[in-house]
Amino acid sequence: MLGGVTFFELMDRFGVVQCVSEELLDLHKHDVVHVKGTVQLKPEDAKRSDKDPIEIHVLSLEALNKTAPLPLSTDEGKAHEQTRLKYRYLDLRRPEMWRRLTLKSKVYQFTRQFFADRDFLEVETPVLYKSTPEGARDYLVPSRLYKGQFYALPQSPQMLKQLLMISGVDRYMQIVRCFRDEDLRQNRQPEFTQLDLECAFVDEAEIMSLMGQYVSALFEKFECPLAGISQLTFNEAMAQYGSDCPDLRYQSLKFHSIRDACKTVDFPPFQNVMSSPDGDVTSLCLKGTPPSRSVLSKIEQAVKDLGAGGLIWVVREGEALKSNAKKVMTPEIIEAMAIECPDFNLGFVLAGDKQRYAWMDGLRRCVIEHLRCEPESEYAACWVTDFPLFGEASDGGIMPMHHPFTSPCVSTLQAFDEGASSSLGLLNLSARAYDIVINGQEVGGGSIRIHEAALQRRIFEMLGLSAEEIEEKFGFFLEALSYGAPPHGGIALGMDRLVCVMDGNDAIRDYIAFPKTQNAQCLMSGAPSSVPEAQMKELFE
RNA sequence: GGGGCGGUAGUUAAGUUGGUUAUAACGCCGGCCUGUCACGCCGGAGGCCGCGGGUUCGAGUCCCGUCCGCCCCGCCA
Repeated sequence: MLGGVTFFELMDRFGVVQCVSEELLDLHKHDVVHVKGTVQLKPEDAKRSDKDPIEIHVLSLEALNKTAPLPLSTDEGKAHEQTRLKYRYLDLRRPEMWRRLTLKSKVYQFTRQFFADRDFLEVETPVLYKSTPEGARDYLVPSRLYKGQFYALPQSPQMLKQLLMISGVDRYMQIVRCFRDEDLRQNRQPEFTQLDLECAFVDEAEIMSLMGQYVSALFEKFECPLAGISQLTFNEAMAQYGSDCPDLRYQSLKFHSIRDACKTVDFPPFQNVMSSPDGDVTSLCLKGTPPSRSVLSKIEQAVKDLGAGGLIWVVREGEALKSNAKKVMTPEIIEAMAIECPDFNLGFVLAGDKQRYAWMDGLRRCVIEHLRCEPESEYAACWVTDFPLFGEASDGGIMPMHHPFTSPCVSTLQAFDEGASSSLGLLNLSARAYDIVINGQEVGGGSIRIHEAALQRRIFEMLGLSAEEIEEKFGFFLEALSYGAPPHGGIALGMDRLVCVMDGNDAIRDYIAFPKTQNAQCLMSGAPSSVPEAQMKELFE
């Protein structure tokens, strides 16, 4: 207000325009109004810039609804996460949130069109379904008609899409909600959306090629520079980055083994590690200004917190060499370290058994963070292939790395059949599975599936399921496979993650209109909540 | 289940080695202002310092417990 003149801004999803009224108006930010007026140029002497040359001269104004004082600021970065989530509908009033929701909506439109153009059929699958062995904990829904029995919300429509292959829907896709009752992270919500697809008569290369085209076209459409999608095996990823979802924006920041150079050094930790079948001594080197002692200690501490015994660091400036293990760092070792990075200034050495992968991954993240490494590209995508079929479960048994419908690699299965069928041998089987990783985020994963009932039954048996369990859980599925199931395979992409990564963000919460907190609650509605006793009785008595 | 950070007015934050009446900005209420656009000026109201216990003459500040949020490990594709 300014004497007899009132200025206010009229805002909607698409922009802001200034209004001028000759009357004194009692308006507050976020009041809802109906304005009639004429669009006119701002007076020349009142123009601030040429950016907003027009304004609306108000002829009449009707207040459709007043607002109470807002419980949060809609300015960027000026609200606690807790407040934002409690008043999510107001948080979503911010242009930045509109932009994110819009981006996701456009990505979905693009995706549906892309696959429709390639003859994919979008088929809906049930949300109330049967517990399937995807590895995570299920969300259960009690059945009213069958007391004590439950539906499970799908962790993915895995078996259903395979059944569609048997139905002759040879190209299936769906943008589908999935549910997993596990602890949350920045990139994990209990319900999330997948682009789920499956094709008959395909191999790994065809799925990877199709999805490569999709991701490339998508990134191009939304002006995200993606140079291409590289490919590395699970073993390579682990050896070089200590992770099966490496962030290849820092591609040159990779580990290599310096095992051979360490053989001659009399240093028990190295010798111990190398005598173990899974052990190795690896080094990570980089160029740049060597860090201060305090930054080095921070890195040392962070790796120590992960459980690593000793992180060796080497600072090299010209001929001068500083290290916390100078005696161990023989010229041979320094030379071996320099193989990947000839004039490195800073190098790290980690020795360990299998657990070293977590330390390597942690060290690498820590180096990127504390030394403020510049990414070599804005986006970096890769396929990770040749996963093991099985991993070790916490109870000492065997569990599928992907899911139990994943086809084993034929050559490894043959080798297994020819060798001793020990449980150790099972871990040597490799899977016809592939993950797509973008900027260190596992955005999707898939596999060529088993389409023969006998092999599928055998895999269940390898996993330690009894004949009864197999019949009870998968009988219908094994029977279906026996009625002319075509060879098939597919993939699922986490769309919340994909959109989030494309947008250069880490928190998928920001791309979900009404997300849950880390404790899986909805602060706005209070879900989950108790229900009236009568409702409970109907379900359980 | 474990580790780290945070919770102070409607909102966002400051609060010193424990010490009078807990600050500021924005918002809110009242008044003034005819070209503002982070409008300006004057005045005012507004607090279970997350909650519970403890130490102390005295606690927003120290200790113990607990709840909530975020990040991480475990867990999970």
